Formats: sequence, structure tokens, C-alpha cells
Amino acid sequence: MAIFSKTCEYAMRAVFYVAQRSHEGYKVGIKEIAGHINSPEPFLAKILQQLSRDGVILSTKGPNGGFYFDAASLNRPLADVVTAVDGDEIFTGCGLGLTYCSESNPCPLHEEFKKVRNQLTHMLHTTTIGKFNLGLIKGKFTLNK
Amino acid sequence: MAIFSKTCEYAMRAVFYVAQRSHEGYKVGIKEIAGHINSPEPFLAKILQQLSRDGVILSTKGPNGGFYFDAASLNRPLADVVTAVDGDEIFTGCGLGLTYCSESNPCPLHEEFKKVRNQLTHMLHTTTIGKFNLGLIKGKFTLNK
DNA sequence: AAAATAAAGGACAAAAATGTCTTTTATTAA
DNA sequence: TTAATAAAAGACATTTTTGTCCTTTATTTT
Ligand code: FES
Ligand code: FES
Repeated sequence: MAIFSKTCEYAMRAVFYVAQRSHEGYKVGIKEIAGHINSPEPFLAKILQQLSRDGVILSTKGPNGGFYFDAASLNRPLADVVTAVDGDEIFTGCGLGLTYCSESNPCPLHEEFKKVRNQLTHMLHTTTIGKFNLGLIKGKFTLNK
Repeated sequence: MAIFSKTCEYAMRAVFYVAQRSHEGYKVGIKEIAGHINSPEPFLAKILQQLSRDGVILSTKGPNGGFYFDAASLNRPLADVVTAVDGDEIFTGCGLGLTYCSESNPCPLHEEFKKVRNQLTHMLHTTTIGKFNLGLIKGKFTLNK
């Protein structure tokens, strides 16, 4: 089991790809995105629909339409993507699966787990959607295989 | 979605409870464990079977039998429990779901994700199964609800 | 040795996550 | 205004995770 769900992984990969293409001045269709991040096209469509409903990603229909980000959206944190598709359990939930994570009634792992969870939270809040655009354009990163 | 699977959460809760009872000198049956960690009994049985096959937990059949840890087992890292039920993907996998996490061909999130993953790994390797025995006996921690 | 106990094992069931397909709606280009 | 394009939406299918039940095996007590 991975840290993030498949849904969330595809969402983040797609968002990084669309961000790069937006930086380059293009909108991108589902087919192009799915091809470049190596994800099942119809499944990815569902995920991007969700992101679109939540206002995380922008889209327009019709010819020359597709998904894209504006300047403001490129500065949103990656955490918004995670929350939109997976909710906030990963940011607030108990590591041992108790109903609530609680300071006053903690599980044994609470103190140790909280540190890890806080670092993950901090990382996802300080990493913006557009952070890797230049690196992606320069070919420094991979989003498929 | 939580960091760990339900299976893994139940496994860790069970292990902490059995460790405490072992420290107190008892073996514990499935029914008692499930009751104290609030988990479905037959499902937990499967999980503990797996841990037993992997040699993470000890068990004996028959009257006065049950699950327990010896002194050596109490010093094993919690990471062994996670690996036994969920594999090592959480310790080695790519945060964006690429087939392999690679230094030479990294995903955009690689550097940032690696830090979080390393801290999680470190935490699970330095936390022993028996670490919380005294705290549990003193009632400082909760394992149900 | 017999009966009681408790884990081990296997088959099955429900729920959730993941993946697919078809139709509808909105937008643009011609 | 029509045709083409592309996302939105909804129904459906598969796989994995989670959960249940019943039988078997090993151990201990009587
Ligand atoms: S109570 Fe378990 S992590 Fe906080
Ligand atoms: S390649 Fe993605 S985390 Fe290392």
C-alpha cells in the first residue's frame, strides 16, 4: 500500500503536466494528459472532473478547449489537489485508525506519527502546483512509467 | 484515505495490545484482542495469522494458548509489522505512483517526498513493538474508538 | 484417552477503489 | 447556423480491500 491512493497519484501527475503546459501557453485535452502521465483515460477524466468541480483546475469545452491553470491557480498548494480527491483524512487522521486523532486521548503512536504527518502536511502546503514547471520543461522530471 | 491500510492499522493496534499483555505475563486470544482494539474478530484473526506466519508474533493453540511476544520480539521494530501486512511499498515507493522511485529519473515530487518517506521509515524502525507497554499499563493511551 | 480450548486454514460475501463505456452539454470554428 | 470538438455526467464492470463463516489442526486439562 502506497501513501496516496491511485486516484490521488494520477491527480498529482496530471496537475503537474497540465501546469507545465499552461506555463507554455496551452490547454490540454484528456487524451494528451492521459498519454503523457500513463493513466487510463476514462478514469483520469473522472478525476479531473472532480478537480474541476472543486475549482482546483480550470477547463473549457469545445474546440481548442481542455484543462489549464491560470496564474493564481498555479500558486495553489498541492495539498488542495490531495484534499479534493482524497479528503483531509491524511492531514488529520489517526495513524492507528482511531476515529479521531486526539491530544487528550491519544493512541500510542500519536506523538511519533504526528511529526511525520505534520511534515507531510507542510510539504504539500509549501509545494505549489506550478513549482516544477521549469524543471519539467527542461526534461528534468518524469511523469510516466 | 489514510496513510496505512485498515489491515495495517488493526495489526499495529493488536500488536501494541498483545505486547502490553505479554509484558504483564499473559497470552491473549483473538476474542480478547478484538474486544480491546475494537476490530472485527474474524478479520483480525486473518491478520494475526499472517503476522504469525511471518514470525512477527508468537502463538500457541489449545487451552491457555493465544498470541504473545517474547523479550526478543518486543524489541522488534514496528516496521516489521507494517512490512508483514502491507509490504514495503510505503518505504520505497514513488509518491506519484511511478513504477520505481529513482534518483536518476525522478518524478517532480521526488526530493520533497523522499524526506517525508525517510522520516516515516525512521520512525517505524526506531519504534519497537514493546515501546508503549508501560504507558499502556498506566492507561496513558487508547487503542479502541 | 477424551473433552475442551484456541489458532490455522479455506471458502465465501460485502464494500470500496479502480477502470470502462455511452450519452449529454457547452463551446468554437467554419 | 451547422458541424466539429471536448468536457460533463451517468451507468456499468472489474479488482482489491475488508469482513464473515465453517472446518481442521494442535495443545492442554481432566
Ligand atoms: S491519536 Fe493516533 S495519531 Fe493522534
Ligand atoms: S521518483 Fe517519485 S518519489 Fe522518487
